[in-house]
Amino acid sequence: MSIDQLLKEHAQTKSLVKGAHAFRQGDRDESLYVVQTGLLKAYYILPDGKESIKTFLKPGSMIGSLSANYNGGACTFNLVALQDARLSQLPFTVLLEGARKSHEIAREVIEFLLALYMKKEQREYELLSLPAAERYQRLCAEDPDLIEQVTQNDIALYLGITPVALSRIKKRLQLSEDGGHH
Amino acid sequence: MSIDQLLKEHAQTKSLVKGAHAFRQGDRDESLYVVQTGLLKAYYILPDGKESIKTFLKPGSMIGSLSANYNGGACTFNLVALQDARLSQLPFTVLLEGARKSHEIAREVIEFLLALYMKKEQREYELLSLPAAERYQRLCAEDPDLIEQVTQNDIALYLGITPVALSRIKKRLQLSEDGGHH
DNA sequence: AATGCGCATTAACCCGGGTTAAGAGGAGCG
DNA sequence: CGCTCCTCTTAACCCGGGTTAATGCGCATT
Repeated sequence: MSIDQLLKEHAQTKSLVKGAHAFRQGDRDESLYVVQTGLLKAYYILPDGKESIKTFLKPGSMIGSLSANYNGGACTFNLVALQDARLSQLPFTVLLEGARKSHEIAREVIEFLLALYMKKEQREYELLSLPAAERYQRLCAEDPDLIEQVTQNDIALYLGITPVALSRIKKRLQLSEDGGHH
Repeated sequence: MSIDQLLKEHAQTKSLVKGAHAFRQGDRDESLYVVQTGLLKAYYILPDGKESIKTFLKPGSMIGSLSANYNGGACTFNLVALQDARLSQLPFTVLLEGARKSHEIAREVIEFLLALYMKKEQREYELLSLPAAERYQRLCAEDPDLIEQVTQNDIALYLGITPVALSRIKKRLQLSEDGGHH
């Protein structure tokens, strides 16, 4: 028994048109989503009304508000489609029950959480130690498609800066490229 | 079978005097540590030689370099005692084997990873959205003892700023306190 | 008492990013 | 065609934090 099988047997399909939300901050959506097609972003609305982007999601990504489950709270972020998207939706209860019954699923869940944690740790490291310009360059290097598909506004919010600042950074980078080679 | 029992049966005790390291960046230490007594910090040395503090550890905390295990890599950070400390050391292999055999342990591991992930997510949120002054105030509110026991230098490195900046922030805060009440 | 060391404070200067606002280029639509 | 909306760019100004360096202070050592 694996997570894939669980999905095949118990997941519902959820289709979203561009701009539609899967769930919003404050909702009590207790499901795991797996992206089949499309592109989405998970984002916070901060107390001061500003937006901060947690992550982008491409086909194959899984997401769900863990805190909505772990301690019975509400979703802490929003999930919206940047392009038409199709998701598989699986109640967390089904997943956790699966983990109780199957070692394989438990192992997969542990694996998944480990990977998730390490990605977050990597991001924390970058936020603490790298200037915005370098964070941008790394993002470009590691996921060039994303830069194409997402507005500069959203890239900036993901990097933790404003679109204006990102525009300046891009200019500086291309200047030092042009002037740099001798 | 629980993690506590595993520890009782298989863990070794490791004692550290103030300033001694449990492991260092680059080591291949594949153990889980549980703090019994003392105070420790986990920190990175950045490429430019600067230090960045990942977390402080008080009795009851667990830690270990997940990436040293998850993908057979080396430790990505250092663990050092800020005060004399006593740790329980358990090989990860024992823990993972335990999780394979016991649902209870698997559940505890999942629980632990979930909690770990949510703490990181919280920190990411704060790094992205809060100014340094507010991050400091939150830290003071949520863990006042820590502020007492740790040098201002380390507090600053944990907050992602320099000790100089933290000193300025403290001054500003106490000014706005004194001037603030009317 | 004198020396040295680590830690905290303060000041002066610089720079990156935030803020606001203006303008430029496309894309869609009447 | 002109209009609007959206995205990106650029400029001007401000401010927080980094950097460096000087100073002060407690504490340990001798």
